[in-house]
Amino acid sequence: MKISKELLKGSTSIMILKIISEGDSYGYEITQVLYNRSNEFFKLNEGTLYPILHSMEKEGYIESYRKVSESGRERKYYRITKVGEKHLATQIEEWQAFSGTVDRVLCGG
Amino acid sequence: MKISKELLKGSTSIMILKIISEGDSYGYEITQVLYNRSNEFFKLNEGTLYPILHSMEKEGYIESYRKVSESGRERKYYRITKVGEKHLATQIEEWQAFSGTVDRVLCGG
DNA sequence: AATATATACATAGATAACCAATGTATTGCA
DNA sequence: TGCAATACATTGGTTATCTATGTATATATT
Repeated sequence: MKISKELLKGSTSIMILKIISEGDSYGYEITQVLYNRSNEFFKLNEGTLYPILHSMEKEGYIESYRKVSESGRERKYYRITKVGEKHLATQIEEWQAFSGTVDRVLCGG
Repeated sequence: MKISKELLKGSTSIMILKIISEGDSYGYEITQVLYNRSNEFFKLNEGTLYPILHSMEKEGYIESYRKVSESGRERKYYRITKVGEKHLATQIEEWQAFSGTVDRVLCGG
């Protein structure tokens, strides 16, 4: 099934932050994790991913550092900050309240 | 709790169509129903509502007719079409798949 | 009678999320 | 050698929603 791109709006950055919160990660890996865990629903574009990462770093939700992996490639890793953890908790609550409310409207009362 | 406006994107037109599907309605009333049924979460702006109604009429999901109510005011009522009913069913399925997937990502696996 | 509030529809311009397309560079495989 | 996957990044475009504004009528208040 094809998911309307519009529905994605707003939820993408929450999911990215959640994935980073589970363990330091880097851009490309985040898209893979999201793709797999969503059963191939969410295929992040680079044009979506990188601006969000940069923005979250600017907001202080994540921090980056460069590291050379075993494979010899240098990657830009991100780790979540204390502020980011609080933000994530708030955002998840917000998501749950939102989706629950939409459900109520769509189920007729 | 304040809901991020971004999360709303894409779900608004589904909810509007659902409300019309339950019985012919008009712009102002739709905002009231949505506001009440969502426990004051969703306060539709006119700048959001009317373009969506016009667009859905153009797509053939709804039809409009003018009627004078008991109060003496003329209103523009909308009724859902057969095409609109099919569209609504599809959209609701899509919403459920989408929100279920976000839940899975946010719950860690 | 005058004023404010709710009802009712509509449009214009701004913001921002996301995507498509493009660019650069490395690694691994056929 | 060439292609696919890995890895990061930016530009320009689309579109959903919001804010602000405009018009007009009905009802309640003063």
